[in-house]
Amino acid sequence: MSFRERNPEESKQRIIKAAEKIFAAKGLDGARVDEIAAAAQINKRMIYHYYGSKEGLYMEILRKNYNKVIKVGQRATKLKGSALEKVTQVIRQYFYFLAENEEFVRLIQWESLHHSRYARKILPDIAQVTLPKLKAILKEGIQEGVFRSDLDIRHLVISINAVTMMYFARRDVYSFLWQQDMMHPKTLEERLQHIIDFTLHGILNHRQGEGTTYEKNS
Amino acid sequence: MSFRERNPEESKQRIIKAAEKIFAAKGLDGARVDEIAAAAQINKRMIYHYYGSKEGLYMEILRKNYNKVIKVGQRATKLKGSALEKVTQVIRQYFYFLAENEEFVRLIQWESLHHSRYARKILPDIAQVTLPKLKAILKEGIQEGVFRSDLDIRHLVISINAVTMMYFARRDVYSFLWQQDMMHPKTLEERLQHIIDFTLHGILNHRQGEGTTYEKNS
DNA sequence: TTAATAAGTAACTGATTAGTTACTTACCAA
DNA sequence: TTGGTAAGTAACTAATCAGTTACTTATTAA
Repeated sequence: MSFRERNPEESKQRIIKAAEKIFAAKGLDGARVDEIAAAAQINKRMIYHYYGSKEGLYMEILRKNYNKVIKVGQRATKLKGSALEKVTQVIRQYFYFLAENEEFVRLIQWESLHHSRYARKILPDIAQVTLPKLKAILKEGIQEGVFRSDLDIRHLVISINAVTMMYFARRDVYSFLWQQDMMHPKTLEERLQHIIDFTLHGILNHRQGEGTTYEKNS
Repeated sequence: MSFRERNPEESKQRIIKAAEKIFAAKGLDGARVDEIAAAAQINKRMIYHYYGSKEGLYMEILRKNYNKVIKVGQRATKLKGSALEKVTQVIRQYFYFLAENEEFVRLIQWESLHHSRYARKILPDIAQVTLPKLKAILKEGIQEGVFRSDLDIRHLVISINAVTMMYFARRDVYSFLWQQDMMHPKTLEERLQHIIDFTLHGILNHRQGEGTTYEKNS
């Protein structure tokens, strides 16, 4: 009707951007295709044209977000230094990744409540590529004698993920209870320092390496 | 039509039980009033009769579940022993409370994704009654010199909640990745031991109390 | 130039669902 | 015993929404 230039790539991008925001905010069930179409300034029909279905679009968004976290994991492989420094760096990078990717944090939670029905198709990529790298760093530290040898690495990975993720997953509640902006740079850095401090005390071998100290700010 | 004895109390209870299960499984938006009515073996009209609206019923369920966790917190006040023993006991009780109350864990997550819209009305009860008690135990340990004095108690409470809660919040994922039943008694006890071990190492003052040990199984 | 194809639109459809209406039936206090 | 009230039922309604239909318009390869 009215003149509008065609630009499939840009149209697709607009759909993705709008869908990511809305799926993260309301979940697969709560999101409305009409709402995504309106936010993307595109006719609803085009969503079906490019992505087949609401679920197809959702999968695209989920995949995109998991790819982002896989990239963070890949950066972790290239870290130099002692196991202790590497753990600190990995936590720092993961922490700020979560801080900057609210959509990722929320999408994972929606998935989790839906028994990770769609995430299951993507999870093996992380389990087979990213997780072993993190575990290798922890094993390295154990072999060096810097970390305790009685650590259960699988549980440790859950716990590190927990203390890092929970802050963002529940930030509305903490904001409400503490009457404070949990995303303020100073508050973020304070939380990160606590996480590093708590985690390192939790894993360091205090018997042998009694003289061992670690940089709080690194 | 068909003969059916009247029993308002039992009817209400049937509604509550069905609603708790379904709201926990699908959230406020995902749950269907017709589905709750069918599960409760009651006419849908009665739900509106007793609880006014879908939201009214949901609030009732939420309140009921928060009351349960507040009770766990009250038990924590009555604990005897050293600060270290108390922390261990509180973690154990909270852990098994979560293990036995899947609905609570899920309801909190749904709320969290909805910015705790309804939970906000209940949260102050926990913030003003339960949390101070936990904080008091931690402060006690710090004053005794058993726990490190540089701990940030607010962050610590988040972290303890995180390592305890995350296991249950993500149990589908871990079950899938580990190919293991995360709710098996042995697996549960293993996780609890890790949490206690990790947390206590995270908070114990290793410099002063070098001779200090703690019971792993208590 | 043109015909095949891809991009785009508006209006519709069928299924679902929270809440309501108009009704009947059981219970119990006076 | 009876009349008011609470418990209970079936069928309806208005709104919502994923996906479709039937169409027009732009782009491009031969």
